[in-house]
Amino acid sequence: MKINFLLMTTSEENYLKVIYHLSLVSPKGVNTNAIAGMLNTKASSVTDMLKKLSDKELVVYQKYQGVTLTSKGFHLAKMIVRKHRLWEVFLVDKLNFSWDEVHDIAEELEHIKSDSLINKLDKFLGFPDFDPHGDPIPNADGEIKKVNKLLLSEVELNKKYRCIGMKDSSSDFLKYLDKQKIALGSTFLVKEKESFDDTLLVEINSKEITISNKIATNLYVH
Amino acid sequence: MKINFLLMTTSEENYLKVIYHLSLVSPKGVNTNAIAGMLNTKASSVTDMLKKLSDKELVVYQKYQGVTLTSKGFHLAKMIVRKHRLWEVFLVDKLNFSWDEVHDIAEELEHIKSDSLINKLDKFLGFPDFDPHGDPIPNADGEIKKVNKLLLSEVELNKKYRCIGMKDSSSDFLKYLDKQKIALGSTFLVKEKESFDDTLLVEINSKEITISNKIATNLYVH
DNA sequence: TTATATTTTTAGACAAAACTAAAAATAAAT
DNA sequence: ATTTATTTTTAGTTTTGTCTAAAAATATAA
Repeated sequence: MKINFLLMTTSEENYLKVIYHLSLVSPKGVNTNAIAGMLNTKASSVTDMLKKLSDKELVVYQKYQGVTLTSKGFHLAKMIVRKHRLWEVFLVDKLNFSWDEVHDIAEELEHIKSDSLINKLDKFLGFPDFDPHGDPIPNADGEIKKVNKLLLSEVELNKKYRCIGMKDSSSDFLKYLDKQKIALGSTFLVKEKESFDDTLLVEINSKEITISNKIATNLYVH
Repeated sequence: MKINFLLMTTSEENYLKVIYHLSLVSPKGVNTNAIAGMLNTKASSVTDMLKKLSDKELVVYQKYQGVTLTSKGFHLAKMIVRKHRLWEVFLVDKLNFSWDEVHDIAEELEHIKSDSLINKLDKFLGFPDFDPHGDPIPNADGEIKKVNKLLLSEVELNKKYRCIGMKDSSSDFLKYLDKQKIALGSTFLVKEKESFDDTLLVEINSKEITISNKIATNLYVH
């Protein structure tokens, strides 16, 4: 898809991105208050911005009816998400940041305006399909590779899964994973599930360990 | 030097950087109009900003007397230059941009706020001392490695020099260099200088070629 | 040195993006 | 079906960084 030249401000891009994320959950229309909540701003500010985005034909907006993205807005939003996630890969893979440190920096980097920059970065990183949190990275055309992203707590017994991301990225959780030698790419095989407290007996690195339900509901596998 | 926490806007940073560059040429004080010229803005806007930077104690400013950087402002300006030049190295060395494409992108990247980002980037790039144009990169403490940066047209005969940068970075000039297999790091040995038109007979890559004065005044060597 | 030109500053205005407070529309509850 | 509560929008300010036009200061030249 070819987008006619649009000069977007950082603020406009942030609104667009938030509307994108929220519309994945509520595709019928995103509420003003929900947007305000995500952006730590006031509903009145959101209303103002929705009018502006509507003038640019990036969203469909009618008073009191919530907003949806136009195809133009949808594509643009995916390009911002693409940039965010590629920069996260760069920060983790190349600069040795850990997952929980990269979000805020990527939040700034995602607004750098240069298609050739982001496409060269993509190539430099080896065209990754997923970011360090396991979220999919849209390609240059906006296509997204879907994966059955499951929580470890939801998987079938005696089947192999690979760790593709984590829901929580607090430093406590990261420390725990480090201690257990669990990392992105680790292979899991769930041997038993304790029906009482949902504790799992898991084979990982050819060693058996028990994993609590709390941990299992924070690990994405595939 | 420890700088007390200062939230700088992109605009403030751009002014600071321009004042830095101009004060290297006119250390007695930088004119309002000179700053306006560099930033494509109006003198009145510059006056406004100088008051703001003065309130933050980043510049010494007195009406009609031009402006100089305080040590705080000087250090901050060098940190911006540091970021700009490190990003340029990244773009050229890692993403395969050519020298003439990187300036505008680095102009955006230099405003990303994260000390750990820039220091990890520095490490990732191998702590380079110079950017792709041959300009020195201040280290994390603001120290700058000086080099006798000479033009090829000014060097002594029969001494070895290494190409460390180019003054011009038009695509025509780059194409010429490419054809002659001249690149950053190439070794020069000037064997003869034609006194009539200052054409040089140069040994490069163990081949002898003649280089016009126009070319020689656009190549920095060391 | 006085007149002229240039530079710089002030004053007032504007656009973007936020805010507060009050009004209007919609949704929920009795 | 009203009343009450919630959500959303309007109206009017604020801040940042810019602008224009006019005034003031400095520099240049006759």
